Amino acid sequence: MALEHAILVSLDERSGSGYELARRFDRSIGFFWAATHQQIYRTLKRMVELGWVSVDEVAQDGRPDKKVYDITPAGHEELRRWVAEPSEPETFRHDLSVKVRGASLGDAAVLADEVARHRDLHGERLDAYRAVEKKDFPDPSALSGRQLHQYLVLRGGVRAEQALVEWCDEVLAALRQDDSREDRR
Amino acid sequence: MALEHAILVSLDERSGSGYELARRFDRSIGFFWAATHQQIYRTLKRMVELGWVSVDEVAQDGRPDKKVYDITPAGHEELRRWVAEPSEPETFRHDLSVKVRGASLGDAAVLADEVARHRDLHGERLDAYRAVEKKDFPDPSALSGRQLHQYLVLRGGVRAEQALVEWCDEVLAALRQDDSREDRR
DNA sequence: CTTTACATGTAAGCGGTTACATGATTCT
DNA sequence: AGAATCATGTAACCGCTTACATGTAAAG
Repeated sequence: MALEHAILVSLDERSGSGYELARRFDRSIGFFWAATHQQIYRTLKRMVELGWVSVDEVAQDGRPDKKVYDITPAGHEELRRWVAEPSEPETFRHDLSVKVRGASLGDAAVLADEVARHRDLHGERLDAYRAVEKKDFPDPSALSGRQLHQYLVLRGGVRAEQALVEWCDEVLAALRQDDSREDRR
Repeated sequence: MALEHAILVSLDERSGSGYELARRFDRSIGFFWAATHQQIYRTLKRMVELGWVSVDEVAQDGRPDKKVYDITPAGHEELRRWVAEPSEPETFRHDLSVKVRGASLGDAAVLADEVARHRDLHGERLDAYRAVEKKDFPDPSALSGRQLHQYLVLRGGVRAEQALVEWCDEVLAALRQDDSREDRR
């Protein structure tokens, strides 16, 4: 389980409230680790108990009070330990692949539409990642340390989305060709 | 949740026992949907209750009795319904990316070794997928129907593993260059 | 006046992971 | 003799998803 560690990485970059963390997970961190606000609140609570993070309750006027979390030395130590620890690749779970494999039962045209929709979604993500790449990392060869690591993870996102877009295109082309071949029979 | 539907897809191709299904999930189906035998047994039980599959208890000599499951018309209908239903892309959870992003705290060389290990693992999977591709689908342009769908899913696996191998290589090169640059300081 | 942003939580339920349990046969 | 294959299950735990709950302030 890496949610705790993803939170530690995020807090190591900047301290913040549960709400703020949830927003970071919607953006940058969420590119490679998804989490909802409920999950984050619960996990932060546990992490306080473990001594990995500290809380500071901040009163605000005009806005609800917030709890600002910060990484502790014990949290740093845990993160270092976990990063050094070997881990297995995540197991794949790809809905759309299951559907493609089950396509023979149903309407191929309906599935093609769904694949096209996914291609567009992944295309949008790809464009967004590339925009960040261009804006925040214009000269990759000059990067080092933390910035380099952030860039490399972004590159992973770019590669993953690119692969998905290309796969969707391949599936679409094949499904359409198969469909037209069927018509000729 | 697609485990039930992944099982339906598998049973639609050939009926089988829970044990047999678990083995299929270790192989072909597992390329895009992982599941353990416990999960499969529990899910099959539920699917019988739902009327999506039927059971046939088969006595064997020299081996334990087995329960052979088969897809029912209701199961077919459910699978067709589910394939036609739109679904959102899976949320990413990529351990290694979190570790790369947390790399600045620890030993970069240790992480590099771990990335190298993952590159090799993905390289092995890639080779295995390509071997299946070559052996089972020597002439992709001639494929149609179910065979084509199987091939397309395999292509997704090839693309995904290829992207991961290339990303690991990119990370490795960058980490090593950054490391040597640090030494010069 | 409605939506979005800010801000945090409880509760129920479900799915997935891991450990444990059993027992015969076949292969090394 | 020990490991792997065949074959199915129970139990405990944990994490994740979804629904529900509350309330202010700013922006459209």
